Amino acid sequence: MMMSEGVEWALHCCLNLAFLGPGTAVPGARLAAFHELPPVYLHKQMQALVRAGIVSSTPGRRGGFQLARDPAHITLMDVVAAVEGQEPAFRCTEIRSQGPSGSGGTTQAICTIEAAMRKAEMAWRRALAEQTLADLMATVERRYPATPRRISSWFAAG
Amino acid sequence: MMMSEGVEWALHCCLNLAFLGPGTAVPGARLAAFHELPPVYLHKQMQALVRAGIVSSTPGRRGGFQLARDPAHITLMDVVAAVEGQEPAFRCTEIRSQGPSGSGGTTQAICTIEAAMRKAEMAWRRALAEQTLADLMATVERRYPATPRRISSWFAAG
DNA sequence: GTCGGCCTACTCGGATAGTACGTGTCCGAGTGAAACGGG
DNA sequence: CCCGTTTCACTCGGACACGTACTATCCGAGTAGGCCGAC
Repeated sequence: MMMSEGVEWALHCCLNLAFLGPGTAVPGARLAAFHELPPVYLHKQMQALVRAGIVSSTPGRRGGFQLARDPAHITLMDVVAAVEGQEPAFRCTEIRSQGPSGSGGTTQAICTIEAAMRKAEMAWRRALAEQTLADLMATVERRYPATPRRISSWFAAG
Repeated sequence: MMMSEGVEWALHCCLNLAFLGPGTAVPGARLAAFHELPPVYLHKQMQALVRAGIVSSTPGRRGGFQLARDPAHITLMDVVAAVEGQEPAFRCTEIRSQGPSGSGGTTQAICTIEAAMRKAEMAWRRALAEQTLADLMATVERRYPATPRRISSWFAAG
């Protein structure tokens, strides 16, 4: 159960876009160069973010990507779901109703194991949904005050 | 980020073994037949459980698998970790230190994104570690009182 | 009848192919800025 | 000098190969029960 590598990239890129503020479209290639990532593959992840409505893309010569909403309204859950998909990690295939032991017609309402796993997964999703990009920005600014300036100046120097 | 199907199988099998109680070794083939699972592949998952010390295997003619400890001391986290592995789902590859923006020599202590993701994953792991096989047994007995008897009688009728 | 040895069937254990998804890549459609020419 | 047109470089968007990990499987090592024969 390994999370896609694109999740990490997408989070970093979203955070960078958040620091740059609205109104500035950053090309995918430049976004990739910032962390020396494969440009085209990062592009793919960006498309997923666009489809999810997290970032907006503007085509054309001075086009690029930028956050579609306020960082305070973008949760980590949004980003993870956009890249990884909406389906839960644990999927119950109802094997308990298979085989000679199966309850056959009288299907039991709830699979206890599924309920337990879902409970844990909900805790994970809630922890992700509680953290927004704005929270991460605040943490970075508190821990490394120089970082936001460095990011914006590097992208501005493009 | 889909969890391996073997996790579901392993959980169901562990719960069945828990209902059967200690002292009775169940062959892997019979354990698979209970839910009509591929016997050899389930066997593979069982080996992972043995390596993790969750179930003990006895070879030989009347051999089989049985729980290695009391169900109250086996958490869902143990089973999931045994099948899926110990590594966290989100792995930080430290891309922030790559590229022209990289802090270079002065590596920043903590990756904020990694910390946020790890926080969520810890919530997930904690929720799994809080639930034991004994808890699941109690839930099943309360919801479906007939199930434990059906399980033990089916396996006894082998 | 009892004991010892042997055999056989059954068990787990690790090493081996097939397949789906994540990884990496490519080229085409669309846009807007800049260059160019005419008035 | 100003305006309209054209060109073109640059952007995103979806369709196309490759590699790794999950899925599925096989056969070998080991054990213990059962059987057979001798005593």
